[in-house]
Amino acid sequence: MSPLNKEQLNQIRDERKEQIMRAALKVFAQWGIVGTKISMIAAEAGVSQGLFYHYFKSKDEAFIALVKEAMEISYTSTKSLQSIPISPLEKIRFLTEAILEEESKYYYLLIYQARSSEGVPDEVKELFTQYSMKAYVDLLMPLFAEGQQAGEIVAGDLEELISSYLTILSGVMVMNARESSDYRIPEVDMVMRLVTK
Amino acid sequence: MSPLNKEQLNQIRDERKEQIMRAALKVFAQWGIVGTKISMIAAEAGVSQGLFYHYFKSKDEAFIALVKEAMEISYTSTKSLQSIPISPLEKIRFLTEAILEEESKYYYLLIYQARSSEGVPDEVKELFTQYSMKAYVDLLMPLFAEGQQAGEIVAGDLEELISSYLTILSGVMVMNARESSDYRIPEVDMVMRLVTK
Amino acid sequence: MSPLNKEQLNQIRDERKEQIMRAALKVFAQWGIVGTKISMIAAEAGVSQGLFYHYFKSKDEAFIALVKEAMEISYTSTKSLQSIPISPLEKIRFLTEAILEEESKYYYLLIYQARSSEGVPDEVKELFTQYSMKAYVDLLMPLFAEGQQAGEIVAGDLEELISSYLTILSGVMVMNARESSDYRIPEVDMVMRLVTK
Amino acid sequence: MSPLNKEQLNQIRDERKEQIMRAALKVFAQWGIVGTKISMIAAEAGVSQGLFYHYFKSKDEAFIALVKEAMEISYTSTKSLQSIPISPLEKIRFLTEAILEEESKYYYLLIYQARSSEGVPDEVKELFTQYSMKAYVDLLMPLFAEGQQAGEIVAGDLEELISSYLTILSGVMVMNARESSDYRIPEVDMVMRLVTK
DNA sequence: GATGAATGAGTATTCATTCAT
DNA sequence: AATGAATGAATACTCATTCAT
Repeated sequence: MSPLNKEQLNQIRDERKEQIMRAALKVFAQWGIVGTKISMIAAEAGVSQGLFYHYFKSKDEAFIALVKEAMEISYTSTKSLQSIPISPLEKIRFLTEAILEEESKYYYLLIYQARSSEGVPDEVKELFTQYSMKAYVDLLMPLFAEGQQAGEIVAGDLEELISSYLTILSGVMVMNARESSDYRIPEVDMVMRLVTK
Repeated sequence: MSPLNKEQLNQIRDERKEQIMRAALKVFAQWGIVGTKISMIAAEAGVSQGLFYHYFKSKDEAFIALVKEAMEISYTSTKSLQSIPISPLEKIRFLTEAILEEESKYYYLLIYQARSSEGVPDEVKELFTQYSMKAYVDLLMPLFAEGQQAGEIVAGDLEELISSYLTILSGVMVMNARESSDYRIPEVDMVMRLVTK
Repeated sequence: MSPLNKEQLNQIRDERKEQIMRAALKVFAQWGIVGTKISMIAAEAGVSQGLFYHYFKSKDEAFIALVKEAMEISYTSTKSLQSIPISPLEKIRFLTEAILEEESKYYYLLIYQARSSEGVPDEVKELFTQYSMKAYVDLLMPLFAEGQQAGEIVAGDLEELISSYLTILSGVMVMNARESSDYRIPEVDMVMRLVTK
Repeated sequence: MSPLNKEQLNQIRDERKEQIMRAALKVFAQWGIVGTKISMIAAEAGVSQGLFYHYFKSKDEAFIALVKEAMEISYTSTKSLQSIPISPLEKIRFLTEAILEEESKYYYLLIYQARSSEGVPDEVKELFTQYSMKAYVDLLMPLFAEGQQAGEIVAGDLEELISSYLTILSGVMVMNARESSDYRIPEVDMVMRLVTK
């Protein structure tokens, strides 16, 4: 009797959830978890407040899901970088470009919000153990080491270099992420001077 | 008539207001205006919530006062840099060091919060007209131009260079400002590579 | 989409708003705007405090809406009196009865509260320009003049007579409006002696 | 050693207390007990908030003292009326004039506030047992009865007549008591028509 | 699945009262 | 006696979450 079969229902479910998550990402990224009201997410997604609770148990749950997604994507894409057959320096430039890309700004801002706000659910804090700065440094260490050996990357302590480099890039993305930001995303060439001779 | 004379009262008032402002700066910087509860400021300052309202009309008023202070200080100190009798490059290094200094982190975070949060009083938004990125760029322009002519600063569009440089420094301070931050403040030498040949 | 259609929702909204307004009228009239706590209105209406804010932006807004209503009703009903085909004196008696009627007491008390309390929103004060004592006097002037010519109304300055008469009636209603009032509503015959020969 | 002797101190005490009571009367009368803030009384009296508490234990105490004073004065003056050697009707006219006198308005308003507001201390409510409407009616009963017998006062139930008359006069004073009132105090002659043939 | 009315716990702010000086 | 800083309880208002439809 039902006019929609199970598959179709599932598809609606998935689409709606996705739609709400995109809205939530945007709002969380800009306002932080404390500053975000469910009404904002609902308005951004164009649905009712009630529907939000059909798909998420709570504000926290949605936030956690988004942070998890953001971390996984950024970690995986950094990781997958390794296998591309280009020189270390080119890989680093590639990564830099990827990070500075306009689309990723909400993700970086969200991760920043998650990492630094204190009104954040414990479950999110646990994610940081897994996706810590150190994890990223470890991921990039071979790349930078190789570049150093090739004489393309500046000499010096690599952990310090890499974590500073990541901090700077994250900082730029955060500064730039709000609408009508006065701040400016630097050119890739400029950023590359940080790590090259 | 009064059991305490005017001077004594003024001193108490000034000290207390200062004490509350320091607490408010710390809390606002870390939690943003929406995330900050008056109870947090009161607890941080070690006074009652009521006393907060003895000295500030509202949360917004305190926020505005702090942002104004922060902007004035950062602008004035940048300006005063000019008159020190050292080379342009040394001035820029000096400025870089000053910005990256641990103590100023709350101010930078606060300015960032003010500039980018959207739940911010209109009066704060007006401050941005006065202390815009462009104002800072204009302030630093002669310095960088001189450095460029001396062959110490990289060639290229100066507005772009300066605003990128400021964005990066601001970003670093913001990333670093939270307690227990995973992020790392880069060495001054590293940052200087951004602008030097 | 909606599980309740627009009409049903509108009906619920209207009923609920009406229910809250009736409660608010009663409480405001007795306690004044400063003495009225939202919790009193909510309790009187049998709803939660939150729901009050679903229907009214603030205590002031509800107060304003009620005063507006009260003034419009009293003005319109006074005006509509004119067209009834009875003698001037009978009209005045009719009006007197209408004012002294038990049901209207909350409205009179509310208008008094609004007119005389000082902690009243500006918007309410503006209403007084429109519904001033003079406006009522002007409305009743022809009636009393006719009665005077017919020799049924005492001689003398009509503006003075009418405004005194209205003041007295308002005063009586105000004195009587509280629960368990010791004061007594005079008989219509007694009041009529004020204006008749 | 003290520059002021005991008597002088007592005098200062009394004057200050009086000064604060006059201010309190004015403010309580206009704003009611809930609407009155200690800061208002202090400002009106031109003293500090702290000093208020030197002379009164609490807001309630001051309110009670004022209401007691107002009731005693109005009761006593009504009573003392009896002994003046004039005709009953003249006495009533005299009383009417006394009540409608501008100076007494704050007292009437205060009594009204006390009688009708519900946020009033229990001690005040007890005063009403003593100074009830009935007490006043009893006080005036002989006067009106005599006038009735002399054919100067309208016939009919005296309790009803007197309490209505008092209600009307109180009402007028209350309506008129606020600053910038639109209401009008009727002429004595007009009011007298209420009770005379 | 979808809506928006309804709730109540939490937060900003006010104000009676106390207290050190 | 006099002041005004300081406190904390009370109150207006907001917002995450639930629920009837």
